[in-house]
Amino acid sequence: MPKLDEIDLRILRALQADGRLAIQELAEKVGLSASPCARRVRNLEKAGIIKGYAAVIDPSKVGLPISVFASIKLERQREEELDRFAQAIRRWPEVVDCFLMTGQRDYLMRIVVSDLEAYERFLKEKLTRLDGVASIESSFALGEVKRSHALPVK
Amino acid sequence: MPKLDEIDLRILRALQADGRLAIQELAEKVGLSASPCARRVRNLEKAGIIKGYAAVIDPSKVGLPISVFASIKLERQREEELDRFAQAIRRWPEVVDCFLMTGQRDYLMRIVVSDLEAYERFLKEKLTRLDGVASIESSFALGEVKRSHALPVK
DNA sequence: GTTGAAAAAGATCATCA
DNA sequence: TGATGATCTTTTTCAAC
Repeated sequence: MPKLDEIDLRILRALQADGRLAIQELAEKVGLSASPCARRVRNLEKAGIIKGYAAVIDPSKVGLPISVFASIKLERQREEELDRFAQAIRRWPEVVDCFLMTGQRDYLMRIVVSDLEAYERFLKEKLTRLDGVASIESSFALGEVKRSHALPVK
Repeated sequence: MPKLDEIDLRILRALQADGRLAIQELAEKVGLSASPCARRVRNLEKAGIIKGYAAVIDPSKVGLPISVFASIKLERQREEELDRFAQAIRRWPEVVDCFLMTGQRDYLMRIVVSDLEAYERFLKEKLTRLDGVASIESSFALGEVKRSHALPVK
C-alpha cells in the first residue's frame, strides 16, 4: 500500500463529496482518462483506504433528531473488560460512534434516538445492564451545526 | 413528504450499508422489481431524506488517526454570535462535526488531525482567533471502538 | 499513463395491470 | 403502486501506443 499522490487525494476528495460519481466524470475532475482512473479507484478500495460507500441520510427526516453524547467510565480497564464493552457497543445500532479516550473518561460515544424517552430506554435496557460500568454522563445535542462525512485529506 | 413504509426503510438500510448497490440488487434485497425500486430511491432523494452518497475512508490510512473533541463555550449567546461561530466552523475542514449542546457547554465538536502538533496549529491559527469564545476544553481520542455511518432506522 | 472499441451490465422510460 | 420490455448510457476489459 504505497503513498498517495496528488491524484489519489483528488479522487478521495471527489468520492467523499459524491460517492456515486461515474468513472468518466471522476476522471475529468481529477485530470485523468477513464481507465487509469478506474484502476486507481480499485486499488484504493483493495488497500482498504476506501472502506465502502454509503448513502447519507437526514436524521430528522427519518425521525431521529436527537444525538446524545455519553461519557462512560469503566470500573477496571483490563483488556478483557474493554473487549467485552467494545463488543456490546458494536451490537447496538443506536450507538453510531464510540471512541476510546485519554484522560479521566474512558469512552465517549454518540447515541442517536427519536426522543428522550428512547434514550432512557436505551440506558435502562442496555447501557446500565452492562457490568463493569462505573459511571455514565450524558450530554444532549440540540442541533447539528455541521456534519461532514468527509475527512480533510490534504 | 409522506411517511416511510417498511420497504422504504429497507431501502435506506441497504443504501446505508452499500451506497453503490445497483438498482437490481437493491430491488431484490427489498423485495421489489427494479423500476418501482428506482422510483422510490428517486423520491427519497428528492425529499431530501437521502442527502447524498459518500465514500467511506479509513482515517488512519490517509494519515489522520487523531480525533479531538473540543467543548466550546461562547461568551454570549446572541443569535449573531452563534451564526458567526457556525459559519467559521463550516469553513474549516478539520472540524468534521459540531453539535449545539444543552447544559453548561455550548458546542461539542470533533476535529480530525494527523497529530497533536496539527491540533495545536488548528487551535492557534483558527479556534482561538475567533472572538466570542470564552473557553475551550479538549479531549483526545486514542482509537475508534465503533464508527457507523448508518442511522438506526427502525 | 493514454486511447479506442466491443461486450456486458445497468439505468430509464413509456406503458399496462 | 408494481411489473414488463425496449432503448440508451455506462462500466469493464481488451487491445495497441
